[in-house]
This record gives sequence, C-alpha cells and structure tokens, in this order.
Amino acid sequence: MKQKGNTPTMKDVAQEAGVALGTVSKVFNNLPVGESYRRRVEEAARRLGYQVNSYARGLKTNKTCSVALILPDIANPFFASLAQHICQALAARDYKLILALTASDPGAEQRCIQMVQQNKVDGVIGLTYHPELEVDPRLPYVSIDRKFNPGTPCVSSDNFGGGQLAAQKLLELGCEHLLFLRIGSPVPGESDKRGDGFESYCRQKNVPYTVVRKYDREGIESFRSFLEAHMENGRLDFDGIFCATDFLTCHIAEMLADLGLRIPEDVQLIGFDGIRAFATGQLYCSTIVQPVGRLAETCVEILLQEDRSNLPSLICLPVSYACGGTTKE
Amino acid sequence: MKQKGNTPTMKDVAQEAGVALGTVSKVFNNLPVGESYRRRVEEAARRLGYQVNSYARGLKTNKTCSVALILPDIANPFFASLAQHICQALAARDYKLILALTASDPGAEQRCIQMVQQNKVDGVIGLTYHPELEVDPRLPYVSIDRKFNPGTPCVSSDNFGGGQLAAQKLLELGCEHLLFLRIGSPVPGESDKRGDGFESYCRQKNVPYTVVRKYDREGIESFRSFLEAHMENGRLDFDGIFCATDFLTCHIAEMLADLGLRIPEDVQLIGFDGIRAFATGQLYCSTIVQPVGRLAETCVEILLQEDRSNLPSLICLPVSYACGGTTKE
DNA sequence: TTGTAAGCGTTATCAC
DNA sequence: GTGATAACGCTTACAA
Repeated sequence: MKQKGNTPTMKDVAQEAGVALGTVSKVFNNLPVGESYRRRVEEAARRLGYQVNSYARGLKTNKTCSVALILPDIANPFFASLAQHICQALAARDYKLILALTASDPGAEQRCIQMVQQNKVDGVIGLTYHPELEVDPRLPYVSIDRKFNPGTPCVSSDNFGGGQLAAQKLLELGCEHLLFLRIGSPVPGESDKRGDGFESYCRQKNVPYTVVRKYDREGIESFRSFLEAHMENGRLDFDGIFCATDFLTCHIAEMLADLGLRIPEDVQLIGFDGIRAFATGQLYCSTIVQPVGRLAETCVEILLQEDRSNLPSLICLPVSYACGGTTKE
Repeated sequence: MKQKGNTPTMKDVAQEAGVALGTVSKVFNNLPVGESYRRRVEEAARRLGYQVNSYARGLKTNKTCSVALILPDIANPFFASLAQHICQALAARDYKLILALTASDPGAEQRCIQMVQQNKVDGVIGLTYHPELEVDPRLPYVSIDRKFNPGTPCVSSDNFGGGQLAAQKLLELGCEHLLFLRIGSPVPGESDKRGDGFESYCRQKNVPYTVVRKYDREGIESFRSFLEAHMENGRLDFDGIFCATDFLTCHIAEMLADLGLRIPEDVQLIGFDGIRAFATGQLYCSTIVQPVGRLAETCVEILLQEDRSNLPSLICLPVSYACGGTTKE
C-alpha cells in the first residue's frame, strides 16, 4: 500500500474493460455476471495486475477475514506447534493470522487487545495471564487454558483427567511414594487442574502423596533444595514424580541425576505437554500428551462459528499417556 | 468488526463530546488541539469505548502498519526463533505481524503473496523456495537466504564464511579426512554457500575433502548407505564432518552411533544454525551459529527504511562457532 | 484554533 | 443483467 506508483483500482479495471464499476465488483465477488463481461473484466484485471483492496472491502463489509492470536511467546515448542496448527486451520478457511507475542506481560497483553480491536479482526484466540484483561465483549474471543467468564469460551486439554492419568500410570508402574511438582503463574488457569486431578486420584486410591507448588519468580532452581532435603542415604523419599510440564520434568531430571539418582530405575518421572525434540522427533520425557492439533482446530471452529448465541463455556479435549524414557514403560 | 451492536465511530465521539468530527481526528493523531477539547474528546472516547478503525485509516492514508512474514513453517525452532524476533522488532515499531506458513510449497507461497498484496501490507519478509515467485515490484520485499534480483534485498548469515569456519575448526581439532553433507531444496539459495565456503577453505589449505549433496525428496536416510559404504574395519573413512544444518547433524550422529562410532572421539561433527533444545537451552551439536536476532532486526530495518532508492542487494551477517559436544572442543 | 467537505476503494441498492 | 450512486469511517486540505 506504500507503493510509489498508483495501485490499480476497480475503477481502473472497469475503464480498461469498458464496463461499469459495479460489474467489476460483481466479478470479484462471484455474483452472477454475463460470461463475456466476466472474461473481459478478468483479463483487464490481469493486465493491470489488479488486486482487491481488502481494507476498502473490510470497511464496507465489516469483515476482515483475519484473526489475532495472542501468545506469550513462540520459542516454547508447545506454543509454536499451537500457532502452527492455528495458522493452518485459519488458512484452510481463508483467514489470515495476526500474531502478537506478549512475554506473558499483562501490559503487553492489554496493548495487544487494543491493537487487535483497532485492527477490526473478526476474532481473537488468546493465551493470556492478565487477571483482568479488558476486552470488548462484542469481539469474538476464545481463551486457551483460562476461563474468563461463562460468556467467553475456553478451550483446554483435559488437565484434570491428565493429572489423574499421570497418578494412575505411576502407580501402575510400581511407584509408592508420589510427588507432584508445579511452577507457573500466580494467575489461576485451567492447567492448575493437573495437580487437582493428581491429588484426586491419589486420595481415591488412598495413596499418600506430596505436592509442591511454586511461582515462576521463585525460579526452577528452587526445587533443588527441596529435593536435597528429601534425600536420605542416597535415596529419595519419592519414587514417582508428576511434573506439571515437560519443561519442568527435564530440569527435575537433571537435578535428580546430579543427586546420583537413576531414571527411571530409582525415580520415575511423568511430565505434561508432549513436546518433541525437533531434530529427532522424540519426547523429552514420559508425558501426558496434549492434543495440539485438536486444540487448534477447536479454537478456530468455535471462534468462527456463525451462531454465537449458545457457545460452550469450557471445552476439555482428551489427553493421552506416552512413554518417553523417564518411566519404566 | 463482526460485532452485533454498532461499534462507536468518530462521529459518535464527536457528538458525545460536542465537537466537530475533524477535532476528534486531530486528537487521535496527536495534532494540535485546544487542551480542553482534547480532554473532552478523550473522555467521550473512553465512555463510548471508541477504538480507531485502522481499516478506514489505512484506506485513507495508504499505510497499514502491518508486515507479512512468509515462512515454510514454525515447528523448526530456527524459524520459530526468527519469527519471534521479527515479531518483536515489528512490535517495537508499532507494526503488526501477519504470519503465513507455506510448508515450502510453491503454490502456497504464491497464494500467500496474493493474500498479502490484497491485504495491503506495508512490506513482506519472505523465506521462500518458489523459483519464480510473482510479486508486485512496488511492494517492499526483503528475502531471507535467497537472492531474487538486485532490486529486492536479501538478508542472510555469512554462509560462505561459516563454511570456511567449519572446515577451519575441524582441521584445528585434528581432523584429516573431511566430509561435507547437505540435503535441501533444489532451488538455489544463499545457504548453498555453506558448502562452497567449506570447499574453498579445504582447497586453500590443500586438504582433501569429499562432498555429498542431496535433495529433500531423497530423504535423510539415504545418507546411511553412503556412510556404510565408507566403513572399513569398523572405522569410517572420514574423521570430520560438516553438515549443512543442525538437523542433519543430529541424524548423521545417530547413524554414526548405529555404526558403532564414537562422537567426538572417532568422528567430529559440526552443524549449522545454532538451534538450542528448549528444555535445557543446550545446543544439539557443535555448530556454526546464525545470529537470529540480528537477522530479524536487519530484515525489519531494511524493510521499513523510508528511502528505498538505494538498498543493498545482499547483506551477510557474521556467524560464530560454538561447541555442542560433537567436537573435541 | 475549529468546523466543513471531499474522497480513499469497495459494496449494495436501486432504477434501467 | 448492467450501470449510476450512496454509504463505510477516516484524514486532510481549506474555509471560517
């Protein structure tokens, strides 16, 4: 649009083709038009290199065929994968993706919201942490992993079920002293239910368990002292650990190795997410796998649903267990 | 924009504030306006929840403050990192990012170009493989890793220098029988120079070397038979291998391990890119590191440069060597 | 300084 | 079917 020369407009095409402006518009909107006219218009457009101006169109139609995706970052392979799938799901529907990264900063998140509102996107998919994000209620919004209010649908994995599954697997694999570890944002979100599910299963089975929840600002290294405090005669008080993310699992595994423990012989670990190493395609650890593709597809589908009068307030997608070497199977 | 209720417009704000339309516009463009008026307008806007309509503004000003990024995918951490940095560089300049993924498919690439042209972005950053992509010459374009023509600037790492550096390092580390491996697109690109630099250095130093170049469709596994054919008495004919990407390096390393070779004791490997594992932040292999941040910053800077009359046709950014365990140092 | 009015490129509503 | 014409929401001379 910042082009020196004058970009050809519909008017130019009309003139070139020797037809009226309205006719050109109809051609580009696939409305009924005489075949000979259509051909003439199309040729004229080709000659001039004409492209519809979606800004003018959007102004008129109140539809931009664009969706914004608000994500903390894209270096995290789970987010990257999510973005990739969402981008594809949108492309399949002829929608474009505006990507906004926030680094989980509430200020940046609010600025993103404002940006997308000015940009008149048709909808927003957001994975945010700002506790009281102000978003125009008229703007279709789908939240990932966090419930705002019943009005805005939230899509997430079955975190609770995943937590249960992790506990179940650890027990099946012979663990007797279970531990749950979590570090994350102080803002409540759906993923908190991973621990809840874990606890619920343990209680139901009458199995003792320990839970440690930390906040990001405490730093992942702060788990080290906890683990050290629970070593006795070269053995750890726990033989099965469920970590709330694969990322955490990797770091815990490293700490355990530093303490001279073998994985999975001495301690078994289960993570959450199902991230795979790029080069090899392998899991970093045994884990509860989130269905990224379905998450993405679901977000897009709900967001672009015509009838927005009766939307679900929470959608939980099923997770699955996969062995990635940090458990005995 | 697809909102049920009527979004407030400047006219509404003007009415609410009891001023003229033009005054409201001036307020939102930071043009001189009486302080009392400004305040009244701002308050009215807040009350109504008014947001500038960037589509209407763009239509008028021929500027959309948006840039499109065309990438094969974002699952590759190198591309993800690039996208992340570009997104940040744009955000810092108050530009929005439209992300388009192509899976390296020429058809998809051409469709993306058309999409962004219709969307009147202010510029495009593209990493594409379509040999003869048709892009409006009036549209500011920066190509990554591939030269189109002198008119469209290309930003890339110093691939040639990186190839030289790899050869130099391998020799310094005591290798005597050098091998270069590459698999990629048949479309020529800047990254082809990695092998050129490698060869150049070897010739200059009068060191014998072997080169194997394959195309993606042959599959990475096709290197296995080559390696097997070069085994003799449990030893490989080569003791130093430069692979054109970290990805390839990982796979080659696995094949070598399968052949019973120790890395780096028996064979030393150097890759290219500098990808880091997400969980641990560690390199997958010894490698020539691309300066992703600078690549991104440079692309954005050149793209948004006001004076486009005298643009460089190729910019090479310096790379560096980093040990990641597949070399002796 | 503030208000008025033309026009950006498109779509949509009409008469023809 | 086709062709003039009025919006869409905003910026920007220009007039007051």
